[in-house]
Amino acid sequence: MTIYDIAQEAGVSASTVSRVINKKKGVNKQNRILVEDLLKKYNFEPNASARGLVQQSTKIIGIIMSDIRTAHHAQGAYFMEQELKNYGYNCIIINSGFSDSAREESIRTLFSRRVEAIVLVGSTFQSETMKKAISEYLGDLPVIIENGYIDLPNVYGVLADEEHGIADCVRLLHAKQKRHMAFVNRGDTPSNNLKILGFQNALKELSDCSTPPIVRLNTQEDEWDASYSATSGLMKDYPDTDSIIYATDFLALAGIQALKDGGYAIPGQVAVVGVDNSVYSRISSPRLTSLDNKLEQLSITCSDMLIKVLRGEKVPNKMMIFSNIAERETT
Amino acid sequence: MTIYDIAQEAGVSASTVSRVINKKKGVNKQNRILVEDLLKKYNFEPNASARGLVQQSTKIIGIIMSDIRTAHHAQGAYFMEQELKNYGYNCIIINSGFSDSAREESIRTLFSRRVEAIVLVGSTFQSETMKKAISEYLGDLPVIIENGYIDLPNVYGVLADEEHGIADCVRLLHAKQKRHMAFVNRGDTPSNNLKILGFQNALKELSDCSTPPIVRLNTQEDEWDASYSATSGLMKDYPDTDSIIYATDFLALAGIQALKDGGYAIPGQVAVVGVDNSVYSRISSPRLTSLDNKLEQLSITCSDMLIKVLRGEKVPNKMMIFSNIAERETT
DNA sequence: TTGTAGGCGTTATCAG
DNA sequence: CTGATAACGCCTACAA
Repeated sequence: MTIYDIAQEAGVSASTVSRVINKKKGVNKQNRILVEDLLKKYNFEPNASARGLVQQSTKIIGIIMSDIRTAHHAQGAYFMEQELKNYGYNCIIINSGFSDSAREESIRTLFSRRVEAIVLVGSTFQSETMKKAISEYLGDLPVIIENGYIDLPNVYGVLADEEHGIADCVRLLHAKQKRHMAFVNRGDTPSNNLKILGFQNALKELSDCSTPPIVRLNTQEDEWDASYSATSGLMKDYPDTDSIIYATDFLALAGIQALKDGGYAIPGQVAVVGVDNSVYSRISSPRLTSLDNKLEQLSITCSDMLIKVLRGEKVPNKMMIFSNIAERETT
Repeated sequence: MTIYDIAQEAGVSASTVSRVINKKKGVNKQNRILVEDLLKKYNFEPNASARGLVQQSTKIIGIIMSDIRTAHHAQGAYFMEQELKNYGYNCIIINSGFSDSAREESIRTLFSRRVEAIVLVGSTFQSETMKKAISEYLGDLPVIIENGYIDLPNVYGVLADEEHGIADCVRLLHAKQKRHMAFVNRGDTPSNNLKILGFQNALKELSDCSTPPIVRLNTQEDEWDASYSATSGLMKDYPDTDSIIYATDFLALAGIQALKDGGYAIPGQVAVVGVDNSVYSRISSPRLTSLDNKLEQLSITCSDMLIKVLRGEKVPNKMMIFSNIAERETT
């Protein structure tokens, strides 16, 4: 079924049908109603490919992330899609994993689809390879990075200030008289490295703290098990430890379990801080103090920026959302 | 950049370029190499809209779910996308929420995109409204429902056998000498109703059990809080209760917390069973016995079916994946 | 092996 | 207000 079929049955030309579909004026009432009735009768929907071809605009946005099963990636995709829908855009979502080649492939695929912008979700897209891929394959197509940034004119980044956020956590622990902190994280990502940096820098300012162990978990091992056993190991190797910051709430939950099983009082003997202010922080017992890195805010800001960019409005290439601490029972 | 631009620079016609792009034979080696070099030089990617138009095939699959932030929906989307990618398909994902109108709208949007199939994720799509929308708007476009089924020739459903799964849970509890069971769930979905049915039917066979309370939580209230307080209330109103089945692991986690806070021994005084065999069941303490409804298997089966349908192979309209119990420490 | 011509479904321009 | 007509970029007979 095409607009020609409708036109024929209505006894008008295809142009008239097109005008009715697009709600343009310059169609007499009789014809308009006649055509509208037929459109309804056949539940006609114009072919988006044809439209995209002639209008040079597909109204599609591409979203690439390593794995949508990760809660905050799903959240990013959700807000993106919800917002863009209001402007007539649909989203093609691709799970790229972490390999450079798969990511390049994804970018090419989306370019082939003639998407009007690409969103990269996660700090791991902040790499030289991606920079090269973007400038080579995408030209000046707008690219938005959630929690990352690449220095190119068509790339827009919204970052969580996790570095200073973690530094705040360190200061909080210090105020609670903790002097032997530790940091546990998993995966060599820009986001993690920033957290470690914030951790180390904040401690530099504090002269009365011990040199802290920084544990990086093996990404091969199960996340929960790794954090659990690393925490037990940590308490054995550094018995003075009186506080642990985990790079995510999930890791912290495993850590709390290990601490409870080891008979440590939380926060009396060992205080615990997580990151993400996720559902995990609420369901833990005791309830987990967590750095709220405003991931939801980040997603919303990204889609706002995207809309503006698509409209041709001027927006800054780089923005930062400040984190703050949601203090609960583990500190 | 179009195939004409490439053709011109290569001194050949557009058809030759098209042939090279599509790896068709009947192009002399010289020209093929010449064109391939230019394609690489410009990182040329053919316009998918134009291709879709002429070939009447967009290579796009539409996926509708209420909310991708729900872990098992994200999982469904993930496996779908991963598998379909291998066959050159991309996925447009739409979060429809639960309203009928939004779901109809999503279906129309995807039809307008001329997707080659639509996947509906979740039992809530199994409704009369959806049936009507599908036959009205989609004609004979293939529709796959994950954990649901609608009786139409072009609709394929893959179901989790949660009814018998829950019945098995009841029998497990009975074997553990539990005689006063309760069931807690949230939301009036086909999946939940099936679980309740399985619960009730299994108890009918068991003459020595008390008539069990079935608690349906208010969906307005926070999920965790609702389950927590409902569990406390349950133990107050039915002090005999010696076992509780929760419709999801998450609900069970909140329940376990309430039971622990209430001083009940698990599973000694009260046994607990969840559903989904999700990450929550592993991180709970004590570790949660959970009905594994094989959601991952379900997703994979759906995408397998989809691929076959797209290929024109014959597949059954309705399939069922059997659930089994992953027994841990709470029973 | 190659190129020309026509058409996929829609929109936009331009006469009438 | 209306209807030809020409794109949009690609593919595929068909002809050379």
